[in-house]
Amino acid sequence: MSAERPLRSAPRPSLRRMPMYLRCLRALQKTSVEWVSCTYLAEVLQMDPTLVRKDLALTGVVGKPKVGFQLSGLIAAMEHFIGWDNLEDAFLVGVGNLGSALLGYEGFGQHGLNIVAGFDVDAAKVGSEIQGRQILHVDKLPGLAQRMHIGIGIITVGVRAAQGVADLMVSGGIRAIWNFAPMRLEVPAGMIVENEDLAGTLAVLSRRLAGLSVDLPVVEPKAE
Amino acid sequence: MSAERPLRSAPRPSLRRMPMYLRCLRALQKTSVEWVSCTYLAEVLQMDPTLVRKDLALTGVVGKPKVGFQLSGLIAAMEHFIGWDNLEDAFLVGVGNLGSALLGYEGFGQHGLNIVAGFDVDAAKVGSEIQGRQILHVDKLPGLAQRMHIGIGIITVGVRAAQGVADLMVSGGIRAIWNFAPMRLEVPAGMIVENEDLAGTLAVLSRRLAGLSVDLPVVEPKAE
DNA sequence: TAGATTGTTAATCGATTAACAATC
DNA sequence: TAGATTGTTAATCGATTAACAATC
Repeated sequence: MSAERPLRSAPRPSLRRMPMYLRCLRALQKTSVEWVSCTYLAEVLQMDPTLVRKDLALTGVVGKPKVGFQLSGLIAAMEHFIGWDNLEDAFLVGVGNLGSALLGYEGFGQHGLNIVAGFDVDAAKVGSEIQGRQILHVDKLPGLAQRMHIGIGIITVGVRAAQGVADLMVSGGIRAIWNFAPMRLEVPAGMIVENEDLAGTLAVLSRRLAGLSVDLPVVEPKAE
Repeated sequence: MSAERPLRSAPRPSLRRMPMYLRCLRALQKTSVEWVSCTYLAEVLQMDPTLVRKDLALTGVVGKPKVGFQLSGLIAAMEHFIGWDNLEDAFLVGVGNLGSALLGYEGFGQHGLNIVAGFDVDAAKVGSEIQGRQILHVDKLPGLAQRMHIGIGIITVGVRAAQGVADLMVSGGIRAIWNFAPMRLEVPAGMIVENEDLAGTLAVLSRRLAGLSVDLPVVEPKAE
């Protein structure tokens, strides 16, 4: 256990970058490397080293000049900083293409997430197992969520159904919603909602491909 | 055709918000409304009206004080601004859970994207049809991409295979990559790469749920 | 007209980058 | 030691918000 500095509030951009760092660090851990520097991470991730240093500092770890950071301590601090040091149970609603894909993703355990069950209204799906998870009727969600103390709801239904599903989640005591439906949900104050907007990324890509200008986050010319 | 102002370079955050606006506008269009104001959009999307106005101004449209913007003109301008006024052909590589989900998504036509075929190395998939798209062996990608002038490559393989797939896309003359593999791709200067990082969003959600502080983009208290 | 909304300029806020002293 | 890297403060950059005149 190394020395710590007081934890600061987390800027959202920094927080969004944490999983990238974590992935690199975990990969390094398999190679029996014990120390890692910001310089190294910056190079691998094509980033400014100062920015990496600032981000790591947020987790409270202290490094050694010339050496870097102890890998295991840094990983632990980062997992704790993100809130991934404990698995959180989740319900997923909408077992279509995208919902099934998320249900089947093996890596969520590494990301603090445990999807317990899937929900749908489609009679052909209800009662079956998809990706090894039971699929239940959404009607059952509020009661089960209450009883099982589910913290996270994942919405992968279409725009039409999304608000209704969110309401069910709220009534089930779910406190955080990961929303893949392309719309803003109306939820009571205190609810946590994070929207995943694939179209936003696609818009940036499309405009750049069309040859139109986009303010880029400094594409370093990688001097030779 | 309405008056235009000179188009400016697009700030990335603004560009990412455009699809949201567009979705609202298209929904309105079905209701035979003809005019829309920034005030209205801001309310529906839970945003600051000034920010909406700034964003819309980027597209070059001019509104009428007290009335707002003509819906059809605004939609056309926004589609053009994003680069969605023409469909771009795409190849998708990695027909696993996520890849299949994307292949099956019907809405990409609304987002300027036409996924022409899927690719994989799995003999069980190659030669079959998934979500109505032919699945071919990745070996065929460079040649086909060249011949068909494919502009966009979508990478939905794992981290291990992603760089190799990117290399194939580059050699096939593909100019833009939408990358779902959680890693930074090494590509020649001039290539367009946009990374989709689901884990980033999940990190923000997890930290907030853990009761730790996050700098939020102004959660307006919604005064009563 | 009155008033809502646009368009624009200025102020604020926050994130990134640069500079540099401290240190192992 | 010398030099790479950390930690921190200052400068820059860019996005958002506020203020307000113009206008239909």
